Amino acid sequence: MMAGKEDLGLSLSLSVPQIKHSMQLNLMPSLVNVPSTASSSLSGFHPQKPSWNVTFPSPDPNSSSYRAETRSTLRGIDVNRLPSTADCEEEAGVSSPNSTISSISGKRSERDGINGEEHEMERASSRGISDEEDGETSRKKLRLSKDQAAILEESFKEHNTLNPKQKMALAKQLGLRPRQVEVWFQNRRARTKLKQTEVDCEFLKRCCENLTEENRRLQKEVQDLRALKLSPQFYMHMTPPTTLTMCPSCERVAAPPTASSAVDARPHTHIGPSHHRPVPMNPWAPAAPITRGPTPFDAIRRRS
DNA sequence: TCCCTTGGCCATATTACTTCA
DNA sequence: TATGAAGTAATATGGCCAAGG
Repeated sequence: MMAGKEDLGLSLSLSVPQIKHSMQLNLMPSLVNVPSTASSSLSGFHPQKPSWNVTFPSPDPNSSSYRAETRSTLRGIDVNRLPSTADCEEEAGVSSPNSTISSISGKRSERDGINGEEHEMERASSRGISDEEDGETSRKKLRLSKDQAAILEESFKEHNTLNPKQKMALAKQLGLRPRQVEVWFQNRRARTKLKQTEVDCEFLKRCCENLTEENRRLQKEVQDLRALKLSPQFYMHMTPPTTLTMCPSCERVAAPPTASSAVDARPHTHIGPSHHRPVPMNPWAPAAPITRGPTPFDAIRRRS
């Protein structure tokens, strides 16, 4: 196997300011900055400027990845041959057939202009094998060497996207085609995002569990308080509720002049048809959201 | 200035292949 | 030895953006 999850040694993090979670994860701003695209993950990566905080270590000589690579080399199949003549063209800054294919792949009309033969030749050349070696239409997968992977990882740590110059330089350094470097970075970003999504998912699952538990607890508390409220002795200690009125149009609470409550008692007038007659509010009514004056909860707090 | 085309890059999904348990 | 799972290089597709006509 190339590299297991352990081998990757992912150091993913969730980072949300103000949130300390028992998972010891730094939740990313994902919970705040939810991307608009449906396909985007919870992680809130910006489509163009993602925040990468995942680090992949260089391959460990003891890892399966390294072993696999070594085996592949020992078999005499060096998939990482130096670029051919055509590749040199590319390194000189000429867009490679491969790159061209890639670039226009999204442009249907242009794609249609490429004949299959050419395309297949290009594919064969991209594999670094001759036509004789190229059996049928199968595509041989190349394994990057340990050194190549390490260098790519290092480069990825510095910048998770490449500009054309960087791509060229890296390709030259690694003896790969720029297209391969480009693909590697694309896949690397995808892997990182996938891992980040998994971490986010796990975090949110825990958040959900915590909130469910909290909700259960609060509901129990409400039940207890309701039971208290119904007990007659409880009312003996209560002061009568203040009569409040609320403007339905702006939902501001207006207290009577005698009220000593903290609600806004400034003159409250509206001009125009949108202003309606203030509606008296019963602070004891369960549906009244804006009430102030002594509530059973205040009494409980005072006593405790 | 607006519109259209083109080219490049990217994300994402999928395929094809490799390796290991 | 066969096989399924996992990892990953490569491909396909479509969106976004900038440059240029």
